[in-house]
Formats: sequence, structure tokens, C-alpha cells
Amino acid sequence: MSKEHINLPKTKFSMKANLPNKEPNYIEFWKKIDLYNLLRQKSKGQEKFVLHDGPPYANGNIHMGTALNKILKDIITKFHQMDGKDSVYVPGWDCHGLPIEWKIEEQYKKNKKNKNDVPIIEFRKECREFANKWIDVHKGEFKRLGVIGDWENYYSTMSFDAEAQIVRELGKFLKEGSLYRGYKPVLWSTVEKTALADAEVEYMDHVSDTIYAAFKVKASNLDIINGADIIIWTTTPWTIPANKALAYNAGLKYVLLEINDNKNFIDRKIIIAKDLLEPFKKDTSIENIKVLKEFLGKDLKGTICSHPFSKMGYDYDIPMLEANFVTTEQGTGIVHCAPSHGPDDFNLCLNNNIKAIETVDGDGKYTNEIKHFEGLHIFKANNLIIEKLNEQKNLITNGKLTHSYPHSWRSKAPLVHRATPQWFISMESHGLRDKALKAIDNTDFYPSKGKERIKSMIETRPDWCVSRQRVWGVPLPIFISKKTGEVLVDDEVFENIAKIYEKEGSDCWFNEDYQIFLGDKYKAEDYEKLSDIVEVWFDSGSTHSFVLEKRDDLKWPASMYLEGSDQHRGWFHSSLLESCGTRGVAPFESILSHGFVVDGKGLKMSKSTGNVIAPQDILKKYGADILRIWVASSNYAEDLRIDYSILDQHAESYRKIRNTFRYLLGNIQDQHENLDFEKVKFENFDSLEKFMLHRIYVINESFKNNFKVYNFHNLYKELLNFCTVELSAFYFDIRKDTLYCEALNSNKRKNCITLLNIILQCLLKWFAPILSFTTEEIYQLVKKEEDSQSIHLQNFVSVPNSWNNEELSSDWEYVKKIRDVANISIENMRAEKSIGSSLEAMVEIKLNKEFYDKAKNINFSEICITSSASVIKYENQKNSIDVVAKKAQGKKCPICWKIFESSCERPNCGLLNTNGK
RNA sequence: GGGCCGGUAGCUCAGUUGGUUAGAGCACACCCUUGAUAAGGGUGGGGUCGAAAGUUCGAGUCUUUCUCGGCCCA
Repeated sequence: MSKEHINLPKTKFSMKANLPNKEPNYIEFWKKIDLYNLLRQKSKGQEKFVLHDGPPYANGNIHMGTALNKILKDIITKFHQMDGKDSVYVPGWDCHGLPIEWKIEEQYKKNKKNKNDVPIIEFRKECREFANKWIDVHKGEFKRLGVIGDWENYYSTMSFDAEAQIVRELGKFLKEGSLYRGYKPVLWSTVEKTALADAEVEYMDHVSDTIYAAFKVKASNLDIINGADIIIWTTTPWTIPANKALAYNAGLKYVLLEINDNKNFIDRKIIIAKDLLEPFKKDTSIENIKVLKEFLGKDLKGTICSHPFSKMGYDYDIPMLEANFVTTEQGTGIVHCAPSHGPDDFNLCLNNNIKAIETVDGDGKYTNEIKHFEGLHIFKANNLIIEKLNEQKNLITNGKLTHSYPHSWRSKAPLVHRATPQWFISMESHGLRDKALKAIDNTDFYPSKGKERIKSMIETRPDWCVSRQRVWGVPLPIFISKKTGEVLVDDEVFENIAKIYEKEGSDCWFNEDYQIFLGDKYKAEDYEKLSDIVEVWFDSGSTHSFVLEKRDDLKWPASMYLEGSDQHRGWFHSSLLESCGTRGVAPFESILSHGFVVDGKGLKMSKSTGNVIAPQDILKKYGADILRIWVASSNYAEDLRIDYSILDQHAESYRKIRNTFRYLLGNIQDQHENLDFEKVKFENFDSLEKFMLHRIYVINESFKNNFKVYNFHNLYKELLNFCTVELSAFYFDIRKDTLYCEALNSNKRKNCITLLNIILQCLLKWFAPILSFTTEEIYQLVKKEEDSQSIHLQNFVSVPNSWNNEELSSDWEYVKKIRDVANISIENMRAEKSIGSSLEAMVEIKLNKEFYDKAKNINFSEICITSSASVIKYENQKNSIDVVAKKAQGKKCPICWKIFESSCERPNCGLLNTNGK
């Protein structure tokens, strides 16, 4: 029979998605209608949800991690927007800092230009242009992902008002007194002549000189060791001239030894930790050792030694100090301490009133504090130090060691700890640590483990060093009195600087004439102007002050900060400290952190492994919606795996979803009726439709619950399962007969169409935050004139409680079990080749009382898609359900394809029509 | 090396306070359909829950060790 007699689906919505080509059109469309501002108008006055963007560094193309981060932000922003809030997203960029400075310097090197010949202001201008260029590139890349935000009015840390506000923020710390100047060893690159931020340090293998050196005991409460030598081991012989103390562990056992086969130590007694005796013998090739005495570390208390170079003018006392960082992992169990060259050393000495001094200058040369070696570069000093130790007969042996050692991520040069004058924000002086810890307690973390992570960091972190000896950044707004050496603290001056920056940016700090900053109140000639700049984490840690607080469309604190889990030590951390220091509380209400993108095997992506996947390639091959599915379906609490087979799988799921939409659209012929769910009259719906309403209710509840805790991978999985299991394989399959063959005006068919409209409405909105492009494509196809211009201007559906029907639902669980058993018996017949389509079969269903009572009103020929079905109560059976499938007898109705002995049971269908009425 | 987190079918994920033969979807295999058609339906196979030891009547779930991976720190 011809197809004109039935209502086949018809839609303009193509099966093939062609996302890579189509998606850019929707980006254009959103731009054309100015979606971002339409959203603001639409939700004016609504409760605000502000996801404050953590600024990516304006350098290089985006990678998978950035893509993940932006998509996740966009998904959450859209969820809150559709939940009825004014969900505002303002993207931003981090612009100052060493990596950009290096890029410009590299260009100079290429062009044989010397950086020092270029005026600072000129250099900074080039940095600014470089950052601007990458902001533009990033913007395009982020938009391509489907991210909606205020792209026209983005923020950046190098904007004039940002630079001005950073000055005001620093002023607050200066005024309070928690920003102080100190000498402190910082990781220093003698090549770049700068201190490096944690993030700028790379650990790589390095070959170091090792020495065993001796410190003679001058005085001790332990008589027997007087005159003996304390042996230390170090991988940095050049720090020996800066030695100020020795550290021991009170709990360790130490031994007094006599060694006779080392030329420098004939008839001398030495001291090392007992547990390290064997490795010591092996390392020094000393065989002839006699243990004279064993004692505990605590017995060393109060011991004073002399410096191995005491005869060369190093005639000060070297006290022995107790420290728990001393272990028996390596060395001798006694650690040499140079407070200017190691954080542990620094802290231990500080607690014992031994100050760090400037022992090495910025180029890596010894200062005049170091006798005999002044002007010598520390990297060339080891041999000379070793030679002198040997001369002084204080060297047992020296060697080489390959070990993991800090290097500059840029120049790859080995770094040293060097005491430099730096500016610090104290964690203790004004209770910053306590404020921050309290703020953490008042913050919601997703996942919850983030709370402990940042808490333990705040508990143990040292004071925050905010100064850098570079040029591309916000200058530290500090003047020091030439007379008194005191720091100028005056609100008027800070505000004056800020006002000037707002007009012309911070470049002007580097002008010769700095009287303009001081106004009439102070004379420039009385003050020294600092040339340090602020470390970039302070910049980005201040974004809340120049973005959230300054813009009327935002709110302070932010509803959420969302970044990769590394930012517990980065942006979450610096923002928390900056805000707690200046405002006493955190700038965020919640923190969501996500894991890292790894390859399909769970290994980190790296160029050398060759397992890197670029978002640009994924967009070209699959489209952004597939990438967005990958984000939504992955558990961001852990690391996220990605490779092409994983993406293929998601692309497959996408097709299922797309075809679900296509079935809906086809059967309503693209004529969507936007229904008010509260007004839908479902009393005369079939049980099946009522059951589906119940399922929609349940899924919507689960949807809301999952969204509430940002559990997107479960949310997406449930939507996908709904499409696959409940719609495609169940409801749609069952209702094909009704939709195709029933008269257009039949109530049964009309009810089904109503339900399809409801489902379409729900699915469109449920999926919109994730499938931003595809849902827009569908929305544009079905939207009416009076509807909003974009799916993204819609709110989530509200499902009436009256659709909830637990009792009916539990009945349908019985029906589904019966259907499963029927399917097995039909499958058996198929295997025997007696039937093909299930419509060629009829089923005889026998049920026990329990099942019969639940299912007696169900039309099983409809539910099992067979030509007929009988149901009888049968109490004596072993099974609760028995189904016998048989070949249906009779003729096939050319319309509905069911097989009947007589005529088709549908009045206007099949045989009745074709047999001439 | 230290701290934290994680390892459940090929893949993405569920597994409630330890309690019957460990679940779902996708993928796969076979079959059906050709009126959702580069679609759709049905059935089925597949896991010693990273490894080992321990606690317990009972462990994917608790403890320890090891191993692999990730982030942070050194």
C-alpha cells in the first residue's frame, strides 16, 4: 500500500549534523542579535549569579585545558541563567609577567637588539601589544567553543584602571603595615637576574659537586667531642663561605669516630649520624674506622664550632642548632646552614637570631661580605672552595652527584637560593593566615576535597613575596626616605598614583621625573623611588577588586571561582589572600575545581610523548557540541581522559540525541506548540502517556538535584539514557503505530502529539546549556514569532507536581518486566526463522495474580508491538510471567502492517479501507 | 623524596551506613526491520572491582603494604 495513507515523519532537521560548518553561523547569529545584552535585559533585576573568570595568560593558542575550563564555565553560566538568574560572565586576561617579557626579549635577540638600549617604556609598550594580540586570538577561540560572555567589555590586568586599583590594593597593605621589606633567600636566576615565582621553576636533573667538610668543635657540653670535627655533606660547596650554623636532629643517634686512612684526618676524631656510617664509608672509601662513642643528638645542644675557613678570617662562632628537617636520607645527619641560601636554613637561623645578609649579588658574584672570594661567580667557585677546604685540611672527600634540581623554565639555567631585599606580605602580623583559614571554612567547594587542599597550603605557607626585579608589571608604589630609610605611607600619594595610572597607565612610573606622584607634599629629591614590580599573582589576585567591585553588572563577592585544581596554589590562593588582607573575607562564595586533561591512558599530555590533542583539531573534525558533550559527560573531580576513540563514542551519543530530536520534529512536522505545562489536560491520556509524564517529572527532579551540586556527568548520562532507553527504544517505538496509522483527529494521536511537544520542550531546554549549538538549530526551526530570539533566552521547564504518579510508575515496572519476557520469546521465534518483524507474531501472556492485577488493563499488542496479545491469570505456574509467542494468522493490513484473521481493528485503517469498506 | 587525590567491563560512569549470582548507556557479536533509513528494534557475550595481605560470619566498600597515574611541593 502506498505511503500516502499514513503520516510519516517529515522535518527540515537533517540527520547529518555537519557541526564544524554550521556552528560558526550560530556564533554570527548570537553576535547579530547581541545575545549577551538580550540576556542582561531579559534577566534585569533577577538574582545575580556571577562566575568570575580566572584570567588565562595572554600568550599562545588555547589548549585542551583552557577549552575544558571555558566550556565548563559556560555550561554553569547557562545553567544558572536558564534557572532564572541573571548569570553574568565577563571574561578576562592576565597580561603582565615574565613569559611575555621573554617573548619580547627573544625577538630582540633575533634582531640583534640589546634590551638595555631600549627605553623601559618602549619595551613595555611592546609587551602590551603582544598581550593585546593574544587576547584577540583567545577571544576568537573561546567564542568558537560556544561561550557566551561580555566579549566587548572584557577585563585585563594591564588595563589602566586595573593597574590603578592594584596600586590602591598595595597601599592598603602598606598602610596596615603588613607589607614589609626583608632579606630573604629566594630562588634566583643569575642568568635572568631575577627572583622566580614558583610557577616559573622547573625541576630537572643537574650534576652537582659534593663535599664532606669538617667543622671543628670549639666548645660543647659533651666533653668527649671537644676538639673533634663535625662532618657535613653538601651539594653546594659555594655556600660554605656563607655558613652560619649547623643543624642536627635531637632524636638521631650520632657516633664519634676515629679514622686513620684519610691524609687530612690522621689522628682526628669525627662525628656523623650512626645510621649513615655505612654510606659514609662507601662514599669516602674510608675502611679503617673505629667507633669511639655513641650519643644522642640532643647531647649536641649548645655546641659551638668554628668555620672551616676560620684561619682565613672566618673567625666567628658556628652554633649547632636543633632542627627536625635533618634526616638520615643522605649526608651525615648534620646539615650546614647558610641563611642566605636556603629557606630551611633561613627559618632556623631566624629563630636563633641569625640574620640573612647579602652574600651574593644579582649576577651571581660574591659580595664584599664574603672574604677571600669577593667578585667570584658562585658557579665558578666550587673548585676554589674545595681547594681551600683541602688546604685547611677540612675536606674529607669530594665528588659528583646527579639529582633533581630547580631550573628556570625559560633559560633552563640552574637556580640558587639567594638572599635579596624583597617585599613581603606577612601572614602573621595582621592575622592574615587566620582570616584566610576562616574564609575557607565559609566557602563551598566542588568537589569538597578542594577545601582541605587549599587549607593545608594556607596553614603552612610562608610570607608572600610580592616584589619582582622585572619591568613588565605594575610598579611597586614605594618611596623610601633618603634621610630615614623609612617607607612613605600616605593615602594621598597612593591615590594620586592611582589617579595618574587611570589616565595614562603605569608606564609613567619609569619616567625620570617622579615629582608628579608625590604632589606638593613631598620633594622627589628626598625620596628614592623603587624600581621593583609587583608579582603577577598579586595582579590576578586583585581582579575581584577591579572587576567585581568596580562593575555595576557584577557583584562582590563572586558566586563562584572555577579553575583547574592547580589553582589551589594559584589564583584561588592569591585571590583569597589579597581579599582577606584588604577586606577580611574571601572574594568568592564557592570554588569549583576541575582535574587535568590527560590522554586516553590517563597519562599527561606532552609534546615529547606525542599524545597532545588540540581543541582546534577537535572542532574541525567533530564540532564544539561534541567537545561540550565530552566536558559534560566527564567527571571533572578527577582527571579527564580524552582521545579520538573517546570522542568517537561521544559523537555516537550525539547522533542518538540528534535522532531523538529528529523523530520528535518529524512527527510534529516542525510545528511545535509551546505548551503551558500547568494547563495540559492529561486526565484522558492513555496510561502510557501518563507514565511518560511521570518519567519527565522524575527526570526533571533528578536534573535539578544534579545541577544543584554541579554533577553534570550524571545529569548528562540520565538525559542520554532517557533518549535512548525510554524514548527511542520504548515510547517512540510503541507509538509509531499510533503516529503513522491513526487518524489525525483521533484523540489517541492528538494526545501523543501533545506529549511529543512536551518532550521536545523539555529536551531542548535540558540540553541547551550543553548542546548550545544544536539546541539553537532546533529552536530556530520551531520557534514562533512571539517567542524569544534564542533558546538561550529561555528558562528551564517547570514540571507540574501533578505529573508525579508513583503508583502508576510502579505498575509500569511490572509491565516492562512482562515486555522483556515477551521480547525473549519473540526473539526465540526470530532465531527459528518463523518470524522477522515482531508484528508477525502474537503473544499469549500468562501472569500470576500479582502481575495480572498490575497489568490487566494494558494492551500488550501495543506495548510489545505484536499483531495481537492475550493476557490471562494463571496461578499455578512456576514463573510469575510466561509468554508464548506464535505466528500471527491472517492477512497483513497494508496500512498498519498488523496481521488479522478478519479486518483491521482500527476503523479507518488497513483492510477496511482497501477491501472497499 | 614529601603532601593530597585517584585506579569498577574496550569507553564514559553508577555502586547508599561492608550484606544475596557487581549495574547502566555506548562500543562489540548475532538477528530483525527497511514507514525515524548513512536511521530504528531485539537478543547476547564481556569485569578474579590496580596487586597482595589483614580485620570480619561476610569487603568493590574498612586497615596496611606495594604498584600505576595525576596535581601540588621539594
